[in-house]
Amino acid sequence: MRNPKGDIYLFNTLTRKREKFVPIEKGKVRMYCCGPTVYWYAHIGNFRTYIFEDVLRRVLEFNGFEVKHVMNITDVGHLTSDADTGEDKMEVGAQRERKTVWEIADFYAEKFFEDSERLNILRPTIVCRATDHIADMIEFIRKLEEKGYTYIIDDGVYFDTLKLKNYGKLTGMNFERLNETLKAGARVEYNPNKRNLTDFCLWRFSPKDRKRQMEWDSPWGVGFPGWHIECTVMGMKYLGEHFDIHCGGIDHIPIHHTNEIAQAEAATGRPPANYWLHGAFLVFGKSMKMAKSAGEIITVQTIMDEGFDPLAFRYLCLTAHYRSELVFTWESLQSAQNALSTLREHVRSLAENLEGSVSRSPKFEEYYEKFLEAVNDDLNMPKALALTWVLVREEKMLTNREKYDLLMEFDKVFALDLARNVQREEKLPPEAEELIRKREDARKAKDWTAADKIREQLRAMGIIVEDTPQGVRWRIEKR
RNA sequence: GCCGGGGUGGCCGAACGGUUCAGGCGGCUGCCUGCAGAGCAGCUAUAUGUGGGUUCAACUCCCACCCCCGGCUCCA
Repeated sequence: MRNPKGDIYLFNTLTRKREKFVPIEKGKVRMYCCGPTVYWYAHIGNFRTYIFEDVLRRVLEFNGFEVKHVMNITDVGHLTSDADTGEDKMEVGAQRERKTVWEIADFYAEKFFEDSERLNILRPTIVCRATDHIADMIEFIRKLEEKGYTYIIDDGVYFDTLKLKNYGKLTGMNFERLNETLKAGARVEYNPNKRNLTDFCLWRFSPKDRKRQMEWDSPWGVGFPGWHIECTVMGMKYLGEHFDIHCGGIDHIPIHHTNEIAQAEAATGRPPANYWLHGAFLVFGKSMKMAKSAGEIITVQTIMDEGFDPLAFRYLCLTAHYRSELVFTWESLQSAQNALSTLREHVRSLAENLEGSVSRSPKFEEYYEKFLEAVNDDLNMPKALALTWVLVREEKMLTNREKYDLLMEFDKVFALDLARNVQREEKLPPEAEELIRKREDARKAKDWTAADKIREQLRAMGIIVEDTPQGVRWRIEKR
């Protein structure tokens, strides 16, 4: 819209502080977000993080930045444990579905973007696959090897974390502390030949007793890359050695991002990104425990099957700050759905009465500024939503036109399709149209019993009819 | 065990020392309506895990305790 004077503040995990965002290159933001491992459907917990990242991107763009957004697709299977006995998620997925790992990767990557689209998550500028960058990874590992950061043991090439100063700074712990922590909490087997518990695999050799579907030749032997290397390599390839923002889920702090930083620092002498942002988890309320223990995951499709608009989930995510855990229950999703529907009705109503000038009154500017202030304050979406409701319900100093325009501006960040009801393409089934006609006849004849009966009938079909001074109006109600 | 984050009204959640707890949902009343819905006007709820402390002032800072959640090389 215009270049605002407000600064953007973001909480940086690296410094544990809220910091003013200063891009490396004026007017541009280069950001990397860790993407999904495509061996199964992404669940709504995963998507909470992708929604957070999408909001971040939209806020940056709202502020006039040109954002280059890179996301990886992890299509190389990594072991579920660090020992040779560990299974490979991709290969397990392939066996389960009797497909090749490549087919599995394609299938779930496609599903991932389908669901993303349903949630109005913008597609990253660049989507890159691990398997397309094996050569780059090998080259990078060689670089680390030349610099003396690696060693080889029976099952792979490892990164020696002791060689690096400040290993683990993202976690707020020092090297010794991290190693002790790992030792105390180790739930997973690890290779006893590792020099330090924090050391991680850069290149893993294929098991000798069986053939993997995904394996590649390398200077060290046939095998496959470690998990952390792909993000470091692809990030550098598409965004340069030094970029602005790196984000992911909070679970990535202690291991994945810590190791990404280690690799990059070993290669270039500094962390790859200036700002590290992490989204908190979606957790499940008491009523959800059962489903979780039964090993079921809730996907975007699941919530659609339950009759919800996928964007109701996006709304729900916006009601909490991204660094707070959010409790998911079906009740809270319903609450979000109701709020979203009401908001859209307000917008529709405004659109039908767009009187008023398009001029930007001081009040208009005030709301715009307040909105900007909220979203630029470490993405305070709950505050931005609260402002939206105040605008919609209480503000009398603005014309409908101005309100509508403001809401459309806000929706560039919310991405809740607030104008969905304005020009609706939806068509009623012919039988429903017939029923509505019949009901109108009954109402004209003041046969209220018949009219109410038909209304109930339509309701059962998911169609809500409302009588207004302008005549009958209908809408399709999800759930 | 260690690390991290929390405990706010019926529910979800803001609040980062200071006008009445933002806002949403739910519920209630009135207007409107044949009724309902939507909308509008208004209301709701002794809130801040417990016990201390600092301060003119604490949800917000400090101490102790209780409880919960997440992580600890699969993980958003």
